[in-house]
Amino acid sequence: MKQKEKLAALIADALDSASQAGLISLADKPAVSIEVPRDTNHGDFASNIAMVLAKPLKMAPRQIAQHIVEYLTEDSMIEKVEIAGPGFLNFYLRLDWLHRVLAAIEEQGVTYGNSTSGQGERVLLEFVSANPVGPMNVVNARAAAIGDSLTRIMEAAGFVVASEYYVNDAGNQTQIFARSLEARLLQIEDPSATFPDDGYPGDYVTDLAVRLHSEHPEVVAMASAERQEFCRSWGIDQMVAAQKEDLRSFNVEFDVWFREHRLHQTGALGEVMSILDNKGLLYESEGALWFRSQAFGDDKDRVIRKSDGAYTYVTADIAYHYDKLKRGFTKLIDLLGPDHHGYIGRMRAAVQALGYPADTLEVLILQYVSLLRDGQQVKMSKRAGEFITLQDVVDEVGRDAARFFFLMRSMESHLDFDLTLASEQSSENPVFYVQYAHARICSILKQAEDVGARVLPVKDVDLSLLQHTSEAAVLRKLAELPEEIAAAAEYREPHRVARYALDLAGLFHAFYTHCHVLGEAEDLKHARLALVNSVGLVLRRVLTLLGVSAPESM
RNA sequence: GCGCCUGUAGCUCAGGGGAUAGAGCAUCGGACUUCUAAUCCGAGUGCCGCAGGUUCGAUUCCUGCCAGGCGCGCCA
Repeated sequence: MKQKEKLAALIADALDSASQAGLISLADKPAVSIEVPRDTNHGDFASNIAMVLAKPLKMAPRQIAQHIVEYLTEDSMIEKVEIAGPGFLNFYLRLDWLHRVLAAIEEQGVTYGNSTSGQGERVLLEFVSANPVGPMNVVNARAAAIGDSLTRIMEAAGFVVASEYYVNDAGNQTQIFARSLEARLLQIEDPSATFPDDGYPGDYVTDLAVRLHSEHPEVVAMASAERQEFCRSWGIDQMVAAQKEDLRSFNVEFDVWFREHRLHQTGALGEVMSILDNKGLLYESEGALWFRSQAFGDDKDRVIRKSDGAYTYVTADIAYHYDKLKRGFTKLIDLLGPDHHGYIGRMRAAVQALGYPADTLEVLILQYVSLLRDGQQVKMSKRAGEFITLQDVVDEVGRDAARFFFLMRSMESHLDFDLTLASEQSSENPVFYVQYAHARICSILKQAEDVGARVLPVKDVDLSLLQHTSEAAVLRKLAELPEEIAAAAEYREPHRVARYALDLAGLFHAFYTHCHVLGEAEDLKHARLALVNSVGLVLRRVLTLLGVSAPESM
C-alpha cells in the first residue's frame, strides 16, 4: 500500500530531523508501523510510533508525537495530522487519494488487488487427498473449499502455486475395498455369497458392482486373485474419476492428481530409504526397520518397514514429499484434517532428514465440521455407511453457499454448518448478500447503457464530486484490497477474503440507498458510474478468489 | 498420561500488542410514486472461561488451571 509506505517514510524523516535538532536522541531507526484505524474519526491512517518510542527515549508519548509533527515535511497528500489518545498520530488525507484508487482499478482491471508479496516462491499445496475407497465427507469439502481458494489467493499475492491431490491407491484399504467390490459383484449372481466382515458397507460399492457387472461381465468368471486385482484397479479408477467429478462440481480443480502406486513402481521408497540409511537414521528392532525421527524432534521413532516386510504408509509419504522437493518446490503446504495432527512431527522429521529446512514443510490443520439441520446436529454413522457426503452438501445447499460457508470461518474454528440456513434463499444467507450487491451493480450498469450513459475513463470524470461519506467508505475499502489479499496469502487465511467481500458488499448497499446514480446531474452520474463499475469489478474479483459465482441478476 | 483445536453479546463468529471490543442472525422501532426492500437507518446486549506473568498498554503474547471437541497403531 503506497500511502502507508509514504507515511512511514515521512515519519522516519521527521524522527531523523528531530534527532538532529537534538530534541530526541535516537540510537537506531525504529520500524514505523502504520495502520488503518477501526474508527474513521481517528483518520485515514494512524501510527503508534510515539508510544513505541516512549520507553527507549524516556519521554512522554504525546511529547514525542509533538516533535514528530513539528518536523513532518509538508505533503500534498496530507490534509491534517492530529495527536490523539495516549499518543497516536492520526493522519487525515485529502480526499483525492481515495479517488486515485479508481484510476488504479481501471488501469489494472482484473489484476487489481494482486501483489508481489509472495516473491514468486514455488509452493505445492496439497489438500483433500481423501482415500479413494469411499465418498468424500464434509471435512473433505471444507478442505476443498479452503485449499482451492488459498491456491487462488496465494497466486494473486505473487506465489507460484501448484495444487495437488495425493491418491492413496496402494494401501491396505484398497485391498479391503477390492474384496468388498468383489463380494458385491458375486452377490449379483449368487445372493448368498459372503461379504467380508471388515468390508465397506456403503451403497456406492453395490452401485459400482452393478456397473462392473454390466460393463465387464467376464470378471465374475476370473480366477480369484485376478478378479480381485481387477476389482481393485478398476474400482479405484472409478472412485478417483467420481471424486474428480464431485470436486469439479464444487468448482475445485487440481493441477496434479498424484498416484501413490507410482512411487512403488519407480522404486522411490527404496531411494529415500537408502538416503536415510546412509545418514545412519535407520535401525532394526523387533524385526522391523525404524526411522530415527526422534532425532528431529518427533515424539517417537517410526516404523518404516514392518516385520512382515511390507512398507508402512509413512514410508510412501516420505517418498512422496521427497518427490515434491525434487520437483523444485521450496514450500510444501499440506492441508490436513484434525485427525492427522500427529503426522506433523514425523513428516517434519523426514523433510529435515532428507536435508531440507524444517520450515520447508508447513502443515495446516483444519478442524471438524458439525452439520446441523433445523438447529439439530445431523447424526452420522460411518460404520453403517451412512454419512453426508460432499456431493450431498452441494446438492442440498448449492455450490456457492457451500463454498462461502466453509470460507467464512477461520479453518481452526470447529465449524457449525447449518444446512437449513445455507440452503435458504433469503436475507439470512450471507452469500446472497454479496451476490445481490453484484447483481444490483450489473443492473445499474445495464440501465445506464440502455440510456446511452457509458462508463467513462476516469481521467474524463470529475471524481472530486464523490464527497458523500458512504462513497468515501466504499473507496477506502477498495483501496484495502491489495493488502487484504497479501495478508490472506501470508497467513494462509482465506476467510479474510470472505470477510472483505461481506464488508465491501455492505458498504455498497449503504451507498446504494444513500446515493443515486442514474438521474443525477451528468458529472455526478459519471463519477458514480465509475465508482459502481469499480465495485463490480472488485466484487467479481473476490468472488472468483472464493470460487463463488457473481450473478448479473437475482 | 501426552499432543492439536476451541472458549468473546441469547446464537454463529470476526478481532495477529493499541483508542469507547465488533459483525451477522435473533428481538424491538422506522424507510419503497425515482437505479432490484435478497436492501437500508436506528435501539439494547458483554467479569473477552479462570488465575498469574511480560508490557507504557493484553481479547491478542507466555505459564498454570477449568470446560468442550479430536487425536495418540508394525492402519491410511
